[in-house]
Amino acid sequence: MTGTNERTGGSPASRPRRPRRDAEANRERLLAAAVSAMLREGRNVPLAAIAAEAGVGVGTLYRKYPDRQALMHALEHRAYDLLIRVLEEIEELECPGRRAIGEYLTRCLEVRDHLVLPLRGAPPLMTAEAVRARRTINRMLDAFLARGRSDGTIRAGVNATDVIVFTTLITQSPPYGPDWRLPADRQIAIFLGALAGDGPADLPGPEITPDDVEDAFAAQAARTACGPGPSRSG
Amino acid sequence: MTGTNERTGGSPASRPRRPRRDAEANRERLLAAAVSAMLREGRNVPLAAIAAEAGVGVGTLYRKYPDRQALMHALEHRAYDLLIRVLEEIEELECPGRRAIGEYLTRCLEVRDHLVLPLRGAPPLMTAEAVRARRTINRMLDAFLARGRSDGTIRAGVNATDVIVFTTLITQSPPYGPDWRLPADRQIAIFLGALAGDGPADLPGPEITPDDVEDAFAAQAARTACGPGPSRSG
DNA sequence: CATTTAGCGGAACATTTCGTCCGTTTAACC
DNA sequence: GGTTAAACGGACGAAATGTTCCGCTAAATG
Repeated sequence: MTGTNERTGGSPASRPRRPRRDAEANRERLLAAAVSAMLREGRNVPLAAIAAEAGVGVGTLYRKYPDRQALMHALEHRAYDLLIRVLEEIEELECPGRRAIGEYLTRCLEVRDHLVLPLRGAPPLMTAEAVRARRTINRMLDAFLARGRSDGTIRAGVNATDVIVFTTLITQSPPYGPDWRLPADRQIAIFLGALAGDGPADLPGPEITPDDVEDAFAAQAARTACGPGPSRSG
Repeated sequence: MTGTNERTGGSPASRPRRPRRDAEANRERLLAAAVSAMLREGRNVPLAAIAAEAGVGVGTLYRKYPDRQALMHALEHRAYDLLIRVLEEIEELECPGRRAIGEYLTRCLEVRDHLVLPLRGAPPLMTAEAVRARRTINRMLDAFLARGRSDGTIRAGVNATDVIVFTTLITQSPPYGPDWRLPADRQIAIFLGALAGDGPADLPGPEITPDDVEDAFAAQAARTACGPGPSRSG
């Protein structure tokens, strides 16, 4: 997140007043309300409903997020921040590679509500900041995988992109409700089993690099950008 | 049969006319148009756009499918039919268990466009017919798994529900565009590796039965049914 | 406490989508 | 071919949603 600059520079002409304290709080409230309302009613819940749930007027919502897409983008940035924070916490655990990956998958599942909506509800964000965040995530996962190969807990051939794809699978998959947790946990166990196992080690195709992924994202963004219509959730 | 011509049943009062040939064709056209339009523009593409793409008037659409939900339900039924047909084809192959599962996953991915939208875009259909279809799918997959355990290509502990969940993961996951195919194929390979491998065989929790799944579905349906608002895509 | 103004709320307006209704078309039947 | 009614198309009013605008509130400042 761009940590709103403290007391912007300091233009001498009209001394800038410090931003109101409730303004920033409202921004948080709106994001939280957006998540909760969208999870409950679906992605296309009216923006007015989100504003109401946040306890603010529509005007306030529109001032902070000019349209629905801006709101989603804010959520996406937030999601990246969250993922990176999770990865940093796991790094401090200094645990074996496979265990680290397992932790990551489990924790992603736990914060699933904050990932479902923003990530891949629409073409991903292509700002420099977003791209950088995705690369960071990829790099940190790669470090875990490398460690796992060293300590013998992870076989060769699986890379960070594979893990990320799997993460999106279990977090983005339809909400079976609270009962969804167990099925997902079993999928994670199966995946981890494959990481350790000595089953057929040759995965199809060349390994998929972060660059490949970004290319695909860009293509997707370009495609829907040109598209004629509303083009929201895919 | 007992003499007299076919001609549906035969209510003596008002002889029923045979349905017009273009009527049924239009129904197909509408479903195809719905899939293509929704894949292109998103789930909430206006119904008018679907009608236009099908080359019919809105009136025709609304007569056949009174509202959006009816249309989605028709697609869901179609999806089940498709899956069962795929399973029957694989059955005729009489191949080893693991190969059968692999075929299933691959073919599901190939017909993904016909599965993404109807399955789990909203709470699943709870009609007797839909429930029966889901059980059939589960049973047929279970047969493959049993065969796999017999012929030694699939380890114990993974059941049909696990496979179905994984199928929804790879088919429901966000559309990376045409490039999505390779990542998904790698996930399939990883999954199949886990099926064969002798990694940690103990998956968390008790196995999930079809009944468990139906219970969860029913709960989800009940939850969203009571919900106040629009409640479309989750 | 008075002043200032960023920020707020929500009515009002614009736009999109829904779903119906009815005159017209066209396939089935004789 | 002529008759019949099922099926069609698309204009239309209703409803929902998006977006703007401006008078008012209250937080910051001195």
